[in-house]
Amino acid sequence: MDKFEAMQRFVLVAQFGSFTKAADALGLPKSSISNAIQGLESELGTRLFHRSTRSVTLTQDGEVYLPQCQTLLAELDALGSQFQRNPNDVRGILRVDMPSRFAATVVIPNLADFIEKYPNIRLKISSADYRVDMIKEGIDCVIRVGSLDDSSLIARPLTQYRSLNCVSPSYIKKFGIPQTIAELANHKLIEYSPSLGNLSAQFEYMDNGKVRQQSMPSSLAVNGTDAYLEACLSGLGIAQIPMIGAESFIKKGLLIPILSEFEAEPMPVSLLYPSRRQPTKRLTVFMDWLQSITRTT
Amino acid sequence: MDKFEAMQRFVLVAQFGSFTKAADALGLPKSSISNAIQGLESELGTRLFHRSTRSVTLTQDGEVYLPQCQTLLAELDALGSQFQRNPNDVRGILRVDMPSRFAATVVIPNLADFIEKYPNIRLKISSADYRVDMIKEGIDCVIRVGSLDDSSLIARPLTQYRSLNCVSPSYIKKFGIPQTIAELANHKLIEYSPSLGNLSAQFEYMDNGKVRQQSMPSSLAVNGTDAYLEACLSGLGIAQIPMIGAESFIKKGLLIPILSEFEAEPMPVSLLYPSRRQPTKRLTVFMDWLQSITRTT
DNA sequence: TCCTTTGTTTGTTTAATCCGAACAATGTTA
DNA sequence: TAACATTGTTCGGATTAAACAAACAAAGGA
Repeated sequence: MDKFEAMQRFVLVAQFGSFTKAADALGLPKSSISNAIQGLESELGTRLFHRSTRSVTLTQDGEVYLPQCQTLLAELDALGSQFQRNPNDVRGILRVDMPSRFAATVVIPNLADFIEKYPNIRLKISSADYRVDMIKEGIDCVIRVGSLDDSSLIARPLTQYRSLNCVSPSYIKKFGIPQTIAELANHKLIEYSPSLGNLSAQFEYMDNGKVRQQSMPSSLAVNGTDAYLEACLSGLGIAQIPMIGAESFIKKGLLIPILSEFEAEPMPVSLLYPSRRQPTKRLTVFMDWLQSITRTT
Repeated sequence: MDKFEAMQRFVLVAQFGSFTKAADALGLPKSSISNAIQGLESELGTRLFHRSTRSVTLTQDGEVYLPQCQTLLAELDALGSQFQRNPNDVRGILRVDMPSRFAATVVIPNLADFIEKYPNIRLKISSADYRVDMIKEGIDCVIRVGSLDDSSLIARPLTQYRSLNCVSPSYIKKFGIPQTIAELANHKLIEYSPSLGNLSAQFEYMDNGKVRQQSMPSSLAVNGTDAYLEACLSGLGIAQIPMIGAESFIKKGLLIPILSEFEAEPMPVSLLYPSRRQPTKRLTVFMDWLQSITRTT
């Protein structure tokens, strides 16, 4: 039994939770899958799946074995691809997760270059946007905006997002335009916090390179970028919106930048990938390309 | 072609520097080896060996690929052996390097237990004693006496060697027995230094838990344990010899311990193994067993 | 220059995998 | 409760790939 293929099949079965679906995905008869798993199990001397005809779940050992298999397979993949020096040789599926707006404004417009240079890479861009389990989902790298906390990943800084303080025309009609930080006490902030636990609303701004925060009134807190933007458009308060998301609205006059001398600290945009000994060749060329296009814009 | 097997063959050919020898070692025809290597090469898209009928050497790429293969295979091995819960299931070859004296006095006398409990482990003890390249030689773990410096390895403290200050009867006849540190100025030290670079001879001793060194005359420096012992037996000076090596001679009256209140700092005995994500099951049980026997003695 | 050794090639044998279909087991539904 | 549909396993025939042995070619040593 080919161990490598057996492991691959095991991972697939675990992901699908079904022998039949894994067999279909590989275009093999169910028996091949069944034999492969049995081969693995007898070799390991333990059972990997609880199989009851209606559901296939991992045993305790299987649960341990799955991620190990995945990292080993990924490493093998990386080893096999490292000598592909001709761009045409670089092939395989590359799964990347990034904020949808980043994809639409930065990546997609420049993508023609990349797929021309590496025609045999099949790129799959998803925008689950939130913490996805990279190993479990088989994601090769993710792009994240804001500060980082997941330490099991290697981070590369890509670029920064300037944030603008924005309000809608309807807001100005009601409350006017604040000109100083002091005046913010008479205004409303739309609060953005990924985790809704924070207590007081803070207006963040840079003062000679230092980050400062000013407490101010707020009647709304949201935890999604879309809701944040929409709330600002509806005149519910001041929002500190990344330029990349705001500029089209500013052009149309739907948002008005204010307090331009008190911009918030730029948000870092980072590229994260699992800390393996070696990343795949296709991953390294993609990350290098990403850095090249973010450097120039 | 089974990738793992191909890699294994590649490693073997690289180690032997010969297709024929690798084939013999595996009991396979040369053609199988040849095909496996060719398969690997075509898959990687690069050449792994410079083959001229008289000699087989790694190409630059092969040089890169070899250690990667070795670690990957070791990891695969570890994955495959992790569920072997019954001692009888733990099998495979285990290569250990340790000082010959340690093997003879500590390990071998207790080994019966171990091979009875794990009858399917084939233990290979070598005493190359000096820095061997563990990965290259395929050594699973090594035992070393003294301070450590190789940082790529994980170290486990095992035990400590008490050192005794010894001289031979013939030495006593000539020089007498020193009773204080001060008197050492009128005596001779046999200098032991693994690297013969040190300048002045130092008598090392513990003073209320602190390590102190006393310069003293010396007319001989050696860098091997056997030579060190032999020099002391011949009455050439004072030697600070690990108890384990000295006690048989002391019993026979060939060595006399002196200055027993000024023993040198005990030398740590450590167990070193490569830092892989997971050690093999057989390695973990062996290391655990080693710790258990050194704790009790 | 001849000879021995070594890696590659070739054709044949052998073993393993693949495949489709029949089978058994289990959760669902009528 | 019983018939049904779906899923994992088993089995025999077809196919493919690896193992093997021998012949071949190339390169260093005598």
